[in-house]
Amino acid sequence: MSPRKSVPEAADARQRILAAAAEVFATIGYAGARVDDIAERAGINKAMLYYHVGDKERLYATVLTDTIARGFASIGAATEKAETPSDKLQCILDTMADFGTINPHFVPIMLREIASGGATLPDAMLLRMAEIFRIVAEVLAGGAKAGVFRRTDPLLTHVSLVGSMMFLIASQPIRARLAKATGVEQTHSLQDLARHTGNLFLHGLEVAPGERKRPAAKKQPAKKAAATKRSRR
Amino acid sequence: MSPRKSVPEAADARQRILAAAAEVFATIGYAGARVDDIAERAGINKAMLYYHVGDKERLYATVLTDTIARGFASIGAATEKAETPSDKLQCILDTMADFGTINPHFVPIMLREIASGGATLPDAMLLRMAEIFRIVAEVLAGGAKAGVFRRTDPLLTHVSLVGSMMFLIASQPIRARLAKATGVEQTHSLQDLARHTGNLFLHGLEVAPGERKRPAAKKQPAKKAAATKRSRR
DNA sequence: GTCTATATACCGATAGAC
DNA sequence: GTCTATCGGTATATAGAC
Repeated sequence: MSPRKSVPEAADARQRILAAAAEVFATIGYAGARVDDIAERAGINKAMLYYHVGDKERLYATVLTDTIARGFASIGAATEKAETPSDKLQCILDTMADFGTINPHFVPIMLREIASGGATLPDAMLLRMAEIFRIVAEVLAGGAKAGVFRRTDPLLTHVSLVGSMMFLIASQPIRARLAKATGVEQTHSLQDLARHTGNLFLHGLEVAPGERKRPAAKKQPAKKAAATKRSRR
Repeated sequence: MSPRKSVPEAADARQRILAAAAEVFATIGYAGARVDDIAERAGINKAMLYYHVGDKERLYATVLTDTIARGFASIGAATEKAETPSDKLQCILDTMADFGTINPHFVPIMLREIASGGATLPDAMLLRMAEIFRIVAEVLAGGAKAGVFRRTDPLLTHVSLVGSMMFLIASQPIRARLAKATGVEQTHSLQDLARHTGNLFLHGLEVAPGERKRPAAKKQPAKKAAATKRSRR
C-alpha cells in the first residue's frame, strides 16, 4: 500500500474517509484494516475520522450501505429499459460491470463477506441484496413463463450469476498471474466479463443438448425473442 | 467462535494445528486470525505451535498447500472416469463438491485470496490452480472439437465455473438469511449445488436460442471462426 | 473542528525452566 | 518435547488543549 493520501483532496472529509476506507477494507479486510492507515490515506487525523464517522465497525457499515445505495437503483432501471428477459438479464450484468468499474472496492469487500458467512454484514445490506434478488427472480420467472428460459431454482441461479460475475471481476489480478504461468496473456474490461457471463448463462455451453423441447409451442414467444436478440460473440 | 478445542484429540499435534488453523483462517481471514486462538482450538500451547509448524505466515501457507495437495489428484481422476466432455465437466464439479464437503474451510480461504488479489497466495498454490485450469481447458477444447461445446474463452469459462461453484458453497449461510428474508426457505448439499451448476453451465438458460448450429456440421472452419469472434463495444 | 498525546488492550514471537 | 512468562510492538479509541 502506498504510504499516504490515495484519495483526492477535493472531496470533503467524510467522503475522503469513506473512499479511503473502501480501499483498505477491500485490500486487507475488516480485521486487517488499520484505522491509522485509513485516516492517513484520507489525508486527515485519526481523531477526526472518529469525529466524522465513528468507530471502525460503524465506518465499515457506512462504506457498505453508502456504496450499495448509490448503485442499487441502476439495477432496477436496467430491467426497465430492456425488452426481452434475455436482454434484461444481460443489462443487469452490464450494469453490474459498470457499477464494479466505478466502485472497484465493492466486489472484494463483498467476497470477504461471503467468505465469513456475513459475520459483519449489516442488515441493511441483506435487505438490498434481497431486493436485487427479487428483481432477477422476476426476470427469470418472466422468461420461464414466456418459454425462453428453462425453469431453474431462482435463488441458486441468481447466486450463480452474481457469483460468477464477482469472481471474474475480483480474480483479475490472480488471472493475470495464472495466465502468465500458462502462457495465455489477456486482459478484460469488466464489460467484457459481463458479456462473457451473459453469453455463458444465456446460451449455455452445449450446442446440441440431449433433451430439447418441442419448438412448436404456439404463441411463438420464442420467435419474438429470437428476432429482438442482440448478437453476442 | 467456541472458546476451546474444536479439533478432535485423536490426531497428532501437527494435524490438529492445521485443522484448527484452517477453521480460523476461513472464519476471519489471515490478518484477523489469532495464533493464540488457533493454538487453543488445537488443544496445545502456543509455543508448541511455533515449534511444530513455524510462524503465522508459514502456518497459513502450510494449510493451503496441504489441503490442495490432498484434493488435487481427484480432479484429474474425475476427468478420466467420465466419457463425454459434458460428463467430464459434471464429474469435475461433483468432485469439487466432495472436496468442499470434506474440506469446508478451503473455499472461504480461497475466496479471501481472490478478494485480496492473491496477496498472501503461495506460488505453490498458483501452480496447482494452473494445473486444474489446464485440465478443465482440455475438457472444454475436447468438447469444442467434438462439436458439443461452443467455443468460449477457456480461462474465463473456467473461472466462471469455479467461481460460481465456490460462491454457491460459501454463500450458504447468507443464502439462508436471504431466503428467510424473502420467504423462500431451502437447504442444499454441496452435491446439489454441483448439479445446479452443471445444469446451468452445460445446458444454458435459454430453451430456444436464436442461433443454433446445423446438427450435421462436419468440418466448417469458417463457421468456427465466426463463432469465436468476439463483438467489441 | 482540529490535532497531540496517551490510556488500555492485544498480538506475534521467543527465552528459558523443566 | 512441553509449558510459563514476558518482551516489544502495535492496535483501537479517547481525553483534552487549542
